[in-house]
Amino acid sequence: MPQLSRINGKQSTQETEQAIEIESIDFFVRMMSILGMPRSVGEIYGLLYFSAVPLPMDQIVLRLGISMGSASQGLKTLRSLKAVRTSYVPGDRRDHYLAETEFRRLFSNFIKEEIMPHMESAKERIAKMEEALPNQDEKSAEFYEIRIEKLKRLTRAGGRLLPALAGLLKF
Amino acid sequence: MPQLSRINGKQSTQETEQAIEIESIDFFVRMMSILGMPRSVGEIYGLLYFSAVPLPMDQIVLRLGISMGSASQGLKTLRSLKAVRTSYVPGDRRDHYLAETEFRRLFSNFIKEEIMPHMESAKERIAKMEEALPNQDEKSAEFYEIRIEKLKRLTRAGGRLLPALAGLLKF
DNA sequence: TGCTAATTTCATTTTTTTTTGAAAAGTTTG
DNA sequence: CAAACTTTTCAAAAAAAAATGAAATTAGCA
Repeated sequence: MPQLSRINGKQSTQETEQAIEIESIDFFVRMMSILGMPRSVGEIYGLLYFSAVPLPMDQIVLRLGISMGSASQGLKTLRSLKAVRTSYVPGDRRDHYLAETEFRRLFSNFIKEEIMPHMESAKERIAKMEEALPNQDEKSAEFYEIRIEKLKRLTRAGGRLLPALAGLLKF
Repeated sequence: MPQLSRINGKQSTQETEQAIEIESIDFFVRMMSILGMPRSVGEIYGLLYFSAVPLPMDQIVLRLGISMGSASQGLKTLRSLKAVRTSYVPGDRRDHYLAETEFRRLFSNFIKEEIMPHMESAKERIAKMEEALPNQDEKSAEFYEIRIEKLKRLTRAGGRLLPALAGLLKF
C-alpha cells in the first residue's frame, strides 16, 4: 500500500531499500562509465553494494531486468577486477555474489588490469620512434629528441604514479 | 625513391619523419582511448605532437585521411581541453594548430572538464540516499549508514585527489 | 559590401560496443 | 549416472558512439 504510507508520511522498509538501491545503481553506473565499463557492470555492482545478503545470478537478472548473458558477463568482469566475490550459502547450489567494498583494492586492481598493459605498449611505441630517429641528422633532430624525451618522462611518471595512486586513497 | 634509400641503408628525412609520425599517432590514439576519447582526437593530437610547424585543418584532413567534420569536431574537443592552440600565420587566413605539450596542464584540464562534473552528480546521488534513509529505523539501518559513509569518503577523496594528481606529475 | 575561402553543424551512414537469448557445457544430487 | 538446475558461450540483434559529407554559417579580404 504505497498510498497509505505516503499519506501518513512514513515509508516501509522495503520502499526505503528500493529508493537507496535505485540511487546506488545510478551512482555506480556513472562511476563505472567513467572507467569505461558497460552499463550492466555498473548496475550489478550498484545492486550488490547495498545488498545485505549475497545474491545469486538469477536474482540479479530478475531485479535488474537484464539478460542472463549480460549478468554472466558482467559478473565475470567484476570477478576479474575482484569487485565481487562469491560466498557459499548452505543448501543452495547457486553461486551467491557479494560486493567487495574496499575501494582502495578495487582501484589498485583496475589500474593493474586495465591501465598498466597500455603503458607497456606505450613504451614499445617510443622504442620504435627511437629506432627511426638515429638516421635523422638534420637540425630538426633536436626537436624530435625533445618530444620523444617528453613522452618517456610521461610514461615513466604514469608507470610510477598510477600504481601508487590507490595507496593515496586514505579513507 | 624509397627503394634506393633502403638499399644503402639510409632513409630520407621524410621517411624518418613519417615513421615517427605513425608511431606518435598510434601512441596517442591508445592514450586518448584510455581517457575515453575517440580515435580521431588521438590521431589529430598525435600528428600535431611531432609537427614542427603549425598545421591548418585541411592539412590534418589530408594527412590523416579523415573528414572535415571529424577534424573540426576533434579540434574543438582538443581546444576545449587546451591540448592544442591556434597560431597566427601571416598571409594565410586559415587557423593553424599547434599541440600543447605540457602534459601536466593537459591532465589538469582533463580532470577538471571530464571528471569533476561527475563528482558533482555523485554527491547528488548520495544526498538522495540520505534523504531516503532517516525513515529507516530497523536494525539494518546501520548497514546502510556504513555503506553510505564509504561512498562519501570515496567521493571526498576523489574530489581532493584527482585535482591534485596533475600536480604530482613532476617531470 | 559582396565574394570567397574556411569552418562548423548536423542528419545520415558506418562502425563499434553491448545486450540478448538460446544452445552448449558444466555441476550437483538423488 | 541421469535428471534437473546453473552457468557460460557466442551468433545475432539492438543500441550507442563516431565518422561522413554536404549544407549552412562565419570570417577575411578586395
